[in-house]
Amino acid sequence: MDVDKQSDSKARKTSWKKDPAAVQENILEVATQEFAAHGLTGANINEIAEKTSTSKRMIYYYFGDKVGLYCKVLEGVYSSLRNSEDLLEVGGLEPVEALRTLVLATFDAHVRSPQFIRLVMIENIHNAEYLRKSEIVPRLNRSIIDKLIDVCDRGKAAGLFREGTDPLQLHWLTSSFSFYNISNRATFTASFGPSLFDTAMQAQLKVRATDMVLAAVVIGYEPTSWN
Amino acid sequence: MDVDKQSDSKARKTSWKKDPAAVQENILEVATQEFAAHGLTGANINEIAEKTSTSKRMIYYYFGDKVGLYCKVLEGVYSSLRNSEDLLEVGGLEPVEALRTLVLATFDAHVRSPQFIRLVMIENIHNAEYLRKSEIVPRLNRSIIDKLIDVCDRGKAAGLFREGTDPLQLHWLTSSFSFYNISNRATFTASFGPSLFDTAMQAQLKVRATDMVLAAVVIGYEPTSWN
DNA sequence: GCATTTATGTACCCACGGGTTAATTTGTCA
DNA sequence: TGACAAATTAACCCGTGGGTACATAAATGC
Repeated sequence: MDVDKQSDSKARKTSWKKDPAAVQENILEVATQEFAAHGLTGANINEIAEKTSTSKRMIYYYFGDKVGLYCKVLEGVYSSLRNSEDLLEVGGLEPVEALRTLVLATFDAHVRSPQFIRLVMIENIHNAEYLRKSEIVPRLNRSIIDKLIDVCDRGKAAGLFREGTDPLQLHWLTSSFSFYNISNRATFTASFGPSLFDTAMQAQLKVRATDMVLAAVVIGYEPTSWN
Repeated sequence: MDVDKQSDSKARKTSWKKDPAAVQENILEVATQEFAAHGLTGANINEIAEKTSTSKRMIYYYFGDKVGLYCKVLEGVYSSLRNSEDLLEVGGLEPVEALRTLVLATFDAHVRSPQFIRLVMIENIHNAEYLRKSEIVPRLNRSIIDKLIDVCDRGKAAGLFREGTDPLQLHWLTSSFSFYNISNRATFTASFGPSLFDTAMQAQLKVRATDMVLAAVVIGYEPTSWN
């Protein structure tokens, strides 16, 4: 009468492979999507679990709790953005073109990283309380700043850049329109229509914003894209 | 044996005034604080209720549900920002000074409206799905754009501004650094330190960013604040 | 001054979702 | 080869918090 215990109605999955790294990677990928889409409180652990190829229990096994998972997600997106910035090399360009390249690249990098943008927005809603706890993030953003410092030094040494030019201020400026362009697209469109966000207009905005930065920094620069 | 029903242990508050307008206003104020602080999902109706001078029941009585309350909060902050923008008058200034005044005022307005900023961030996280449903918001943001249109027209007519100058693009630019300056302060500080956000540096950033806009728009303008 | 509507307070419901318990399988190394 | 650790599964717990039911007091109007 009694059936084989291996195959009765209550049988659990009876065969599986150990692959901790892949499981963690899979969880992180799904979690990145979900946290970026819904925020820390908005994201749902059960839903995350369902979208992984593993179970909820494993999330807690590897990441402790929701916040632990969220922090790892945060570090993950910051790291991958760093990696993409590291690929950019402007040391061989003369200062004006080097700066132009950096600004254009920053604009493009933001366009390509909507998830990063959303997670940074979310983190700002939380007053960066989780980012501040991270040990790895503070040293991640060095690369872009170091490049700006180098370019500014060279520009000033060549008598091309104004003496007041400050690399961190330049980064603040460049980031602001690059970030805002993505982060506030929804509300901007709701208020003023979608005209600024079609392909042609985006190309023009990028060139004009870059030209504007150069006009501020470079002595005697003519921002021709505004004509 | 039976005690006076008015004063027994289960007596409810037995005397109160009807004041629907004040009650709604009070709820909206508290809700604005809470939604701005914690987001749509993060805010807690019970907590909102406790911080009002009324009860949770009244929130549902007047606003239906959590989303209904959130939408009214959203419309509220947009309206009050419009009102502050309407007060600004630059028609009497010559084009260059008028534009400078508008940009400086936009920067300052954002500094003074952190709650508005936070709610806009939150709304962008939700892809502006609630802002889009609003009937009143779309026509709210006209005032600042109308002023920019007028200034640009006058500047071009006087031969002072470049012909490509576009009011909406200018608003995008001006908003971007004004908004980012507040919205991303937490993560920017976590990444690069607090140096850009002390009083003196903020004053310099404001003047320099404004100067940069003018250098892009005004023919032959010298951005002296960058020296 | 009675009937009706509007406004308010109190107590409660219950689903959702973060987190846990316990058992079971897979791999490892003496 | 068998004990032990690491990885995984399924089932459950229970507080939190959005939302409701019900009673009742204040205004309104005839």
